[in-house]
Amino acid sequence: MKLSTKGRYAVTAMMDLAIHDRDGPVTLADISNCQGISLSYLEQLFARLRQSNLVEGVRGPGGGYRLGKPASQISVADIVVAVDESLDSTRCKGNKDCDNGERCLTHKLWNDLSERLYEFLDGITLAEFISQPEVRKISQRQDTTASRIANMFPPRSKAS
Amino acid sequence: MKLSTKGRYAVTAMMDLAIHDRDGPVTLADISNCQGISLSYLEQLFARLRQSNLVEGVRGPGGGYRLGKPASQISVADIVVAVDESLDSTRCKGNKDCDNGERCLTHKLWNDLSERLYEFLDGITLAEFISQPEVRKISQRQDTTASRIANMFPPRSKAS
DNA sequence: CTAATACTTGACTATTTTACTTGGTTAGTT
DNA sequence: AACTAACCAAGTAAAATAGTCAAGTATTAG
Repeated sequence: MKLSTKGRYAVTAMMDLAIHDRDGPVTLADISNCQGISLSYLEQLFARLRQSNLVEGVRGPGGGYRLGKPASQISVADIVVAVDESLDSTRCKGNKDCDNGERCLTHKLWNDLSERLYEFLDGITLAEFISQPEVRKISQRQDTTASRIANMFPPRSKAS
Repeated sequence: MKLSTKGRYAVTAMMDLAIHDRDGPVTLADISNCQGISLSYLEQLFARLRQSNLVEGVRGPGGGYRLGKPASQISVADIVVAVDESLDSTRCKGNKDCDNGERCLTHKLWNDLSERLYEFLDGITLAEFISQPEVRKISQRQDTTASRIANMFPPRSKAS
């Protein structure tokens, strides 16, 4: 189990998706603007999230990303593992009895701790966040970031 | 809140100290040998742990490091924070209302999560680990790593 | 069909962090 | 005095992070 800014980016981006889930797909450009993360970096992160079936891409105009499954079935641990991918956790790589028992002991203790941490994060789903009153308030009003940006670039048919 | 191999090194090293607390100070050379971490890297980590009063150094022959306070008063969160030091957590650096409310929302949600994680790790102390039966067994027998290595370098007064 | 949109992929770069190295100094023990 | 082990201060190689650039492909509006 590892936790870095990379994981944080992924989690907050997924929160964004969850919040706007019913407004249709969210473009990475939106998230990039709103959260100040570079577009191409988000693309890399979302490539992994897609491989883990946490999101699905919708192509073509009006496309973007949406959640791959219900928010209640996506845990924070899922997201972190998807982008960080390194949960080796000093599993005594190869040598099971590393240093006369002593070394493996601390490794075992760490593994226990790591497992508890995983279970903790696995118990927290995206659904928990979007059910908070402040979130409902924002996601219900029309003036979301997604729609605001959409209004900046109206369909050409009407503009020209 | 961040969690990397650096934090893992610090936590497992502190576990080692806690396990051998009653055998007197543990040298960094011991930990370096047992856990496969370079000596100087450990020195850097322990410099920080010392600044946070989590350990205290004992100089001279027979010296080493021991816990700075009872194991029951040292949490995993204490250790991670001491060595990782970066708990900025996107506190909307400067601009409190970053992007018309929208951006701050995900930041707030992340902060809530980060806080819950901190509290979780703060609730786990070193004392929990050394009270486990497997640990008691190892720390009670004479053949600990510390004593084994000590035997490799007996006091010169008797040797010569 | 055509063209715009927006995802997808891959390779490449700069920055930061990690982990380690080297070479010392200082305090305490024998 | 000699030895030990903590303490300190650069400096460095490797990896991860974060971002850029450029060329694709699928989809849909017109």
